[in-house]
Formats: sequence, structure tokens, C-alpha cells
Amino acid sequence: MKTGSKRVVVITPSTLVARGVEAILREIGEFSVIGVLTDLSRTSEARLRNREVDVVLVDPTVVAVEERMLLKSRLAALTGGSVVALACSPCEGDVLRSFEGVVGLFDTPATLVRTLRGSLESGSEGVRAEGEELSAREKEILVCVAKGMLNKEIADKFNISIYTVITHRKNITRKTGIKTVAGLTVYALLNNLLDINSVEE
Amino acid sequence: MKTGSKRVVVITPSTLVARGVEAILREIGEFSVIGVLTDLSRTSEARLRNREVDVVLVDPTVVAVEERMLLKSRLAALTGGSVVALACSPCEGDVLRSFEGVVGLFDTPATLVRTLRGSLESGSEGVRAEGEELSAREKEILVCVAKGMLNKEIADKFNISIYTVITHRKNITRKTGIKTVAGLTVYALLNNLLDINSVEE
DNA sequence: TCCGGAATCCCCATAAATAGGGATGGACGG
DNA sequence: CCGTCCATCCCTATTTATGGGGATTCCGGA
Repeated sequence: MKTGSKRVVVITPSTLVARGVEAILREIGEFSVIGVLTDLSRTSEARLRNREVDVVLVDPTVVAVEERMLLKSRLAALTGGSVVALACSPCEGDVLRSFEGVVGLFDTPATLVRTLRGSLESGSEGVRAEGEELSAREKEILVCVAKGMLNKEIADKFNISIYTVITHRKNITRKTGIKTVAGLTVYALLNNLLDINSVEE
Repeated sequence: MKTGSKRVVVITPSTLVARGVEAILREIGEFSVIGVLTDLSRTSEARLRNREVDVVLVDPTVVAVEERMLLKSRLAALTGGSVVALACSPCEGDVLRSFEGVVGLFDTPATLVRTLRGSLESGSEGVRAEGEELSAREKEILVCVAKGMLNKEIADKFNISIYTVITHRKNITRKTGIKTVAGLTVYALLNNLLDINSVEE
């Protein structure tokens, strides 16, 4: 995975900053920018999935305030890499502390590299790979469960019997090993099956 | 209170800024801050719905980049008031121009008032009710619920009757307006009551 | 062709949660 | 002293969810 230079993805709405990071890292050589995203929409995320990434450098303000506390876990789950905050614009301290490192807009190149390096060492984590993959239908059902819908409501939505919904839920529970609605909600959030604003109720 | 003053809602993740605006407007007297939100989640929006608001003063960075161009229309539709941008942190020019006015972080109080005045169209009145605050005990119970614990487990943890747990849950549901475990989990996460890694199970 | 997974449906029994209704004692401020 | 909030406890129904057990169809791969 890390034969040559470490693979970095930069996520920031500022092209200027992205280019700067890219240039600095290219000069140093220890890290290389393999991707730049200006937002974190569905399509952007699709580009991250299943790619070998060592570090994600992300400006937390690319997502809405209420999503920022989850951003680190979300990106970690998505890429398997460590996640460092890029504080270009003011951001909540709690949010910044949730990352494996923070780089400021006015930090020196040396600090940037040191922070990236540090995030890899402390990193480890893992939390990756499930046993069995959920089927498409199971994912649909899971999303509904995570939204707080009743089995009856889910059955009506898909025009299937409530027995089928229950069966799907049994399989979801078996495959993920998660027995509670709370756990499934977090699972759906971290695997980006669900927009956090669509929950409640 | 002041029958004549225009009703303003401030939306910014910065408590500092929110308080500043509140203080300045209170001094001047022409406008009064009737609500402060730090994000724009479902629950936050619910607090805006059906309220008489003359002006919404919003930091566009409370929503994700790709949502900002729609923010003005969204808030206008929701409140019926005019919508002014509060540019605390760097924001796209196109976005700022889409609002009925822009107030900068370093603008004078006079400019603030002038901008708000300029954006105004209509106004009347109405009242509302702030969401009730959860008690310390209720927050403890909520955290357990959001972790996926059973009522019985919660009761044992705190050495109280399961009836008490149920009563607390009724009150939590009533105060927050959230009826599902999924919703409560997200609520707890967003309110920093819960570490995301402590859920699962 | 046979096998397995996915999706659908069904039943039963039990566990857990929700929705009403109450009740008591303590703390705290007006 | 009174009212309110909080925390505690209790009861009865009813609704939902869970955990077992099955079953059929369809489809695609070994």
C-alpha cells in the first residue's frame, strides 16, 4: 500500500488552497496528491470509494455544521485512511479536535508534512471491512430503519408484506452484527447510506 | 416586548457573533433578536416554521457549499421574511449576491442596521415556544437510549426502577418532539452528548 | 443441472416499548 | 406558603419488535 509516497486526497472548496497543498507536497516528495475534491456531494464521494488513500486532508466546512462531528468517521470508513482537518475558515473547536490532526491556513510546509506524518503513525484504527455485504434491498430497508420508520411504514413504502420487512431486518442484523436501531442508524450514517437531515421524526 | 421592533432570527455557528448581533440590535432598539440557531438541521428548521420573522440573518456556511445558492429561497419560503447574509467566514461571491443584503464581520453597527432596514418588506407578529431544555438526568437517559440500551439496562445502570426510565423517556420525547430511537440517536450525536464510537452494539 | 442467494411470504410466542392514567417527596424562588 | 420542576415510582392496555420455525420463486454460477 505504501511502497512509494503516501497517497493524499485534498477536499476543500478553495482551488487556491488545493493547488498550494499539491505544490508543497510535490516539492517534499513524501506525499503525493492523488485527488482533489471541492465538495462532498454523492458523486464526489463515489470517487473516493474503494481507492487506496493514506490520508484525507479535508476542510470541515465543505459539509454543513451539523455533519462535521461525523465527518472524520465518515471519511475514515470510506477510504480507510487517516483524516486530517484543513482549517481554512473558522471551524468549531470540537470538530477540529475530532480529527487525527489539524493543519491551519498559515502553517508552514514543514508543519503540514509533520502533521500528515503524525496522523499516519497515531492512525492505526481500522474499523474496516464487514463480513457479509448487504444486498441492495437490505440497504434500502436499512435506510428506512435508520430514519425511524416503522416496519408497517416500510412495508407500505415498498409495497411488500410486513413479514418481508421483518425478514430483511433479521438478515441485516445477522450480517452487520448490529442489533439496535441506534447502532444501525450510526452504521447507515457512517456508510453514507443516509443523509443526517433526513432522520428525526 | 417592543411591539414596534422588527423580529430577527440569527443563524450562525458562532455564539460570539450571535451574541454580538443581539447586543447591538438591542441597543439600537429598531430590531430585536427573537431566535438564535447554530445550524440548519431538521429540528432547527422546525423552530422557524410558522413563526413571524421579519428578517433572517444567516451565515451561509452553516450549510454545505452545494446548498448555499438555494439557502436564501429556502429560508424565505420557510419564514416569509427577508434574508440577509452574515459573512463571518469566506464565502462564494455568487452566494452572497443571492441574498437581499450582506453584512460583514467587520461592518459597523450602523451598517448592520442599515442593511437590515434595506432588506425589509413585511412584518407582523406571532409568538412561539422555545424547545424545552432537557434536565441533566434526562440527558443521561437520552445518551443510554442513543447507545441502544434497553430500558431495563438503563434502570440497572442508574439503580432506578424501569418505570422511572420510561417516565424520563416520555419527557424526553415530549420536550424534543422526537419519537424514534433513530432520531434521538442523531439528536444526541449532534448535541455532542454522545461519542459516535460508543454506539453500535 | 443442481445449489445458493435474494426476495418474497407466513405463523407463533415472547419481549420490549409506547400511551394513557396516577402518585409522592424534595428543592427552589417568588 | 404556594407553585413548579424534577426525580422517583406504579398500573393497564396496546402496539411494535424480536427470535424461532417454515415456505416458494427466480436467477445466475459452478
